[in-house]
Amino acid sequence: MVADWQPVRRTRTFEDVIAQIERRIAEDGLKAGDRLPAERSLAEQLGVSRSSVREAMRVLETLGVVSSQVGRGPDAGAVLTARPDTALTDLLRLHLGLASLELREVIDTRLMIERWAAARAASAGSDTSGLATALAGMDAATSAEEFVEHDTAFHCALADASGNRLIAAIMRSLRDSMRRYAVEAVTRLGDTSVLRADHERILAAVRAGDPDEAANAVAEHLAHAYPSLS
Amino acid sequence: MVADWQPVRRTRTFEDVIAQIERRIAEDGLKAGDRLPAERSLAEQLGVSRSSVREAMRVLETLGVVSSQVGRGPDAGAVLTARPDTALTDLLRLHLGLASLELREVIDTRLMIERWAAARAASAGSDTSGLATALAGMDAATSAEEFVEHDTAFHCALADASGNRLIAAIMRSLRDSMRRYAVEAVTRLGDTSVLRADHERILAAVRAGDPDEAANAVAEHLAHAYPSLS
DNA sequence: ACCACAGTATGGTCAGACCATATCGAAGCC
DNA sequence: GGCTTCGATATGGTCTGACCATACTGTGGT
Repeated sequence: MVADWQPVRRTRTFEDVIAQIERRIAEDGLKAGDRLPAERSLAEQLGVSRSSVREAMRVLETLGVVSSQVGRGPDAGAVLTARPDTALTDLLRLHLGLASLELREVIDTRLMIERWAAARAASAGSDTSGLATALAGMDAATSAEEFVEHDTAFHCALADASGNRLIAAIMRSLRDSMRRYAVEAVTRLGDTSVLRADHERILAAVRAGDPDEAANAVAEHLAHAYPSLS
Repeated sequence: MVADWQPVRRTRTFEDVIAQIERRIAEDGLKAGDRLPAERSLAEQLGVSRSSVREAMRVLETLGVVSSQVGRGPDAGAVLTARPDTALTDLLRLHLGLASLELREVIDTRLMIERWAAARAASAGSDTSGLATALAGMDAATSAEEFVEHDTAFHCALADASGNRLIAAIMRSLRDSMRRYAVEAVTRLGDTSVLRADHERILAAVRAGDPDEAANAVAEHLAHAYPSLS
């Protein structure tokens, strides 16, 4: 018995690579749009194999930090991006599939976010053109899928109007990962006129700059859409 | 000119592998704790190279869906997990570093979540022992770092008490990614007695089952901790 | 019953090859 | 001069096969 060895979570090579890249981002002040060195040259610089660099890239890509293009030229290679929402979407979708999260929890979260976003959008007097466009799209929809498409756009536009990109990203991910259930809900409901009235009420409240009314309108809207969970 | 080729987002091999694994999880009803086939045998089954399987594994690991152990035996290999929060933490940390998210947005989000969680915990009459423990830890703390450690535990316990695991996971990630700023804030503040009073007020409101008071107490607490952002 | 040790399945890493793609650049043509 | 054409080249994507470190498994000896 040497000692009580701490379970020294050994660090794998690709984790080092991630840390190095992260450090370089911080030190060099890199931002979205900037290019990273090519995989082969990164591997050489860091003294590791290309496989390890690639695994690091997969992780960063998964987290929405880089995006890889093949080919040659200024746009090729690994480019820094800023897409937190795609990562969040994958994460929620997988964990809903794994049943490590329940639909109820996702919808509760959505209600919380959407009340906040609506109130914030109303008090900020944000641009409402995106909301109106989505509303028109819903009117023109000829199927539940199409309706949900524009419904999603409406709610994401609401989140965008709040001016908080993190909230908007979470909203987008919640909607994307719930798309299947949303289509089911609309199909079950059949008549979408009550939803249309809700949307108009939300839009009117935001335009009027009435945060409380906007939040309440959103809450009642979600209760209409998912009656079984209220 | 053949036609106006749609940019057929080609699917990479490792993405197929992810989809296959995801399908298997859904079809076989796999859940956290179950084992996935070994990398080599997965590669053979799917007719791809081990590299591609490994890249898929890195992605799934990043999303908190699997965890890999070396060695041999029942616990070795890729095991399904359910850790959405580690993935969220990495995501927020990287995007804060990339400046694709501003601290202001993170703190606003935290305020939204924490108000909701406090209100929910109060109305649900949840267990408050975790909160009390964290409070005692803060009293015993001898450094800003240690104080923040228990402060984080307090706020995470509050989120846990809300009963929503997604909210709790987001809360944990927000706190982890903000740790640096929290230590700065406490150091700048110097005296933590006002924070202690806030915490006790929150705890009392939750115990009394008063959602509105709990939410207000949390809001004022955050205003005290980050006066520059209110 | 216990212990020591070889066997083996696992993930981790590496080197090197080849492919598909997209740009760049020079040569040739008008 | 401006245009097209086509080869050179740099990039990510994939595969193969090897070797290492780790940790359990089973066997054989005590």
